[in-house]
Amino acid sequence: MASQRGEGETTATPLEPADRERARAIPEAAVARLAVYLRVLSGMADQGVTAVSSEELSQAAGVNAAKLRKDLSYIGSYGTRGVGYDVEVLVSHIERILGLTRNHSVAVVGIGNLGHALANYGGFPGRGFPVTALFDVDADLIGVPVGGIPVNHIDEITAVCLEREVSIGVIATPPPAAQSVCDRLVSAGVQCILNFAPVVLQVPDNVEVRKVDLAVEMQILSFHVARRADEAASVSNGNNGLGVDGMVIRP
Amino acid sequence: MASQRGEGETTATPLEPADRERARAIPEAAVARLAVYLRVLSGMADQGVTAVSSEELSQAAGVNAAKLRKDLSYIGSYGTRGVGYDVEVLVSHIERILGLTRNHSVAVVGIGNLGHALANYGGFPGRGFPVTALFDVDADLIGVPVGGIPVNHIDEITAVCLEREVSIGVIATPPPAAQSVCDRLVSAGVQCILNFAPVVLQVPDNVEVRKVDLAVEMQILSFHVARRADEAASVSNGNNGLGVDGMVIRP
DNA sequence: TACCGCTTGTGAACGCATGCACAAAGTCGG
DNA sequence: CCGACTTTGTGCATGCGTTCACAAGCGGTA
Repeated sequence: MASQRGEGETTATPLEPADRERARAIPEAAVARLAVYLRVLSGMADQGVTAVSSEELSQAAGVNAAKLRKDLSYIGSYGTRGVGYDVEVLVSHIERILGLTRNHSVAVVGIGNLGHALANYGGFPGRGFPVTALFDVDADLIGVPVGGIPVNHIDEITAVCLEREVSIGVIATPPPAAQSVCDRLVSAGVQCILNFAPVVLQVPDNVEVRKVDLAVEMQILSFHVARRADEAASVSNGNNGLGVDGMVIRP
Repeated sequence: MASQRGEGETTATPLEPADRERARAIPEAAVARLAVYLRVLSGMADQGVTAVSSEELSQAAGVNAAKLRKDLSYIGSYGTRGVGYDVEVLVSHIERILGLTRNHSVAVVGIGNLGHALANYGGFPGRGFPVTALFDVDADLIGVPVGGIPVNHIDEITAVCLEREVSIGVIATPPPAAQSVCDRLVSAGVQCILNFAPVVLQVPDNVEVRKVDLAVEMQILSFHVARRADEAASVSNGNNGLGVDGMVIRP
């Protein structure tokens, strides 16, 4: 964690003061997109592409070119006017800003269907996120290796997380257990949590939580289905434009 | 809860014209929160709570009260001043706006670790989203039931999706297959896609895509770890404000 | 019925993110 | 060495979403 930032070993590449200032100012939405750019750029690098323009990159990333340039400007000016960006340079700068020069060890709690899937990803997509600890309450699972790592009992969270310097905790438990697991992770010094349980977690201010909520995603899609169906209906309806109360619908 | 969801038939409960207008105007961010409110409210209903104030509900949902009221105002005025909201009433109105009065059948493509986990959720969290079709390319999987549903070959997507009236497609394939699978889903008439593959999908305008990107989530967390570490560094740099072991320093 | 206290609903101010448009800065050909 | 062309980086305007603050409305009480 933030604790032993001795210069010794797994030292994160320190940011220059100027970059530090910048990192503080990057909008959350831009950070998410930077991660996407990084993936696209990595793919390009693998295919031997060495240079790219904002236009090309933005298309591949599914955003518009102006936004992409602005996002990149948050991390500094590493392009060449009239030419574009050097893929390798961009990759390394984005990695640095995202803190990917350091390994973040991950603990997965709750080895059910989803937990299994996560553990088997084996070092999360994109690498740099080795899964180093698994936890569950089920006695039948304790000691069984999943994705190469033996499952520990949930009571050992604190000790194991501290020992293995876990920096990211992933909660894949049933909803009722989520808050309690979260509390234990926090008291083990974990400051970043990825929550798959459909529960609103209460955490101290210094802990960052991101949630992945399948039910919510599905319901958002459902909303769009419904909206579309209604639009279609009102069109095919001939849209006489008034309901029971005679309210007019469209300008 | 919306126990009798189908109301007898597959017919979606039609929105009143006034609601239709409203639905069009609800900000995307608010839709996502409405889904959260719905879950919290359902939990309350199960515990016998019948009324709730914006203050209580907002705390349970992890937002501030003003935002909650504004979100609810997008769907109409169903509260009672001086009292609060009737839980049941709110639940049914949110369900209606989100289109949950209709069942949305779901197809999962790619029955790997994640696909297995999704299929086994068996009718997605929160119900109303029955998984009715599974697809993969692996010959060993075809015909094998997962979560009660036999896996079909991916070439049958079009036929099966049309037949089972799939309205939501979930892509859980390896990245290289995602775009092709997406195209097939679209040509089978699926208009909503939930994408777990770390790929930017290209779709026509009339198709809605939501993506769940684990790598991006992890990298956003990584960014925050890094930012924090740097802040801590710059602080302990200027003034020695650091205890023994990584206790966080907060203003 | 009239008053009081509480909670909703919303107009208005604010702040952040997106999109535009262009000057700055570089390459390339002659 | 110069001029034409290309692409970046960014100031500014626009629009959306969040927050604030308060009037309107309702139940309870005398």
